[in-house]
Amino acid sequence: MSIQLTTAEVLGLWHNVHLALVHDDEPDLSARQISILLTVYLEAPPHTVRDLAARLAVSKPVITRALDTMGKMGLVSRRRDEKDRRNVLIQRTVDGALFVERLADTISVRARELRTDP
Amino acid sequence: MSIQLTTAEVLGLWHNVHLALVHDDEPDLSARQISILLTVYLEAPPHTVRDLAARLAVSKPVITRALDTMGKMGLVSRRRDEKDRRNVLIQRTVDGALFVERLADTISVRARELRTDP
DNA sequence: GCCAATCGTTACGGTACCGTATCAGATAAT
DNA sequence: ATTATCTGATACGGTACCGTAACGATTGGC
Repeated sequence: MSIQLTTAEVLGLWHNVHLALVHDDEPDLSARQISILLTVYLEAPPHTVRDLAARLAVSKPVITRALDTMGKMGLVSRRRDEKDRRNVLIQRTVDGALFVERLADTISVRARELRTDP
Repeated sequence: MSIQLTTAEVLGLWHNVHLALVHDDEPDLSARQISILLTVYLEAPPHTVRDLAARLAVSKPVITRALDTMGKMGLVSRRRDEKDRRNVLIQRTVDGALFVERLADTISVRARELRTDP
C-alpha cells in the first residue's frame, strides 16, 4: 500500500511545515544538511564521508563542511575508523536524535492539520 | 478528515524528497525561500514585502534578499503598487508555477514510493 | 505646507557555503 | 621499500545570506 496525496495536499504540507520550521527558533538546515542528517539517522551504519558524498551525488568537501556545521550544533559526531584509519565514521548523538524527533513531530502535526485547518 | 502518518513515514518522506531535491540540478532553495515561494503561489494575493515578513516572522531585508534571488531565478516578479506607491506587489511567474508544479510532483512520487520501495 | 509614519531598499561587517584544486595520512600493490 | 591509490580535510577566491541600522520615497495627519 502507498500514500496517495493530491497536489494541493502535498504543497500545503510542504508550505505549512516550512513555515513552522522558519517560525521556530531552531536553526534552518539546508536541503543538503537535512539529507545528510536523515541519511545518518534513518539508514544503517556505518556512514563515511565518501559514502555520504556518493549518496547525495555531491563532492566530499560538501560533506566535510556540513559535518563541521552540524557537529558544532551537536547533531552528529565523527570518529576515526580504527580498522581503516583513512575512514571517518559519522555517528548519531542524543541531541541529533531529539532534533530528528522534533522534526517528525512538526511534520506529523502539519499533516494532521491539512484538511481540518485549511 | 486528516492525514495520519507514522513517524517512520514522515521522516522517510522528508528524507526521500530532500535526497531527490539535492540530486537534481535545480537550485536548492532555503527554508525561507520555499516558505516565501509557496506563500505567494498558494495564498491569495496581494502579497507585499511587509506581509511576507510578518507571515514568516522575519525582518524585511530577509524578504527583499530572497525576492532578489528568486527574481533572478525567474520564480517571482515584483511590481510597484500604483494605488500606494510605497508598496511592492509580489507576483507569480510562469517559470515559478512550473517550479512549484515540479516540486509537487517530486513530493507526490516519493509519497507513493514510501511503502512500496522501502 | 509640514512633520510624522510607513513602505521597501541599501549599507555594513560578519559568517557560511559554493566548486575546484591540493593536501597529508593510511593502506595496498609491486 | 617504494610507489600508487584511497581517505578525509584544507586552501582559495567568489557568492549569498545573516542581523542591525540607516536610507530615500511615498503617504497621511494636522
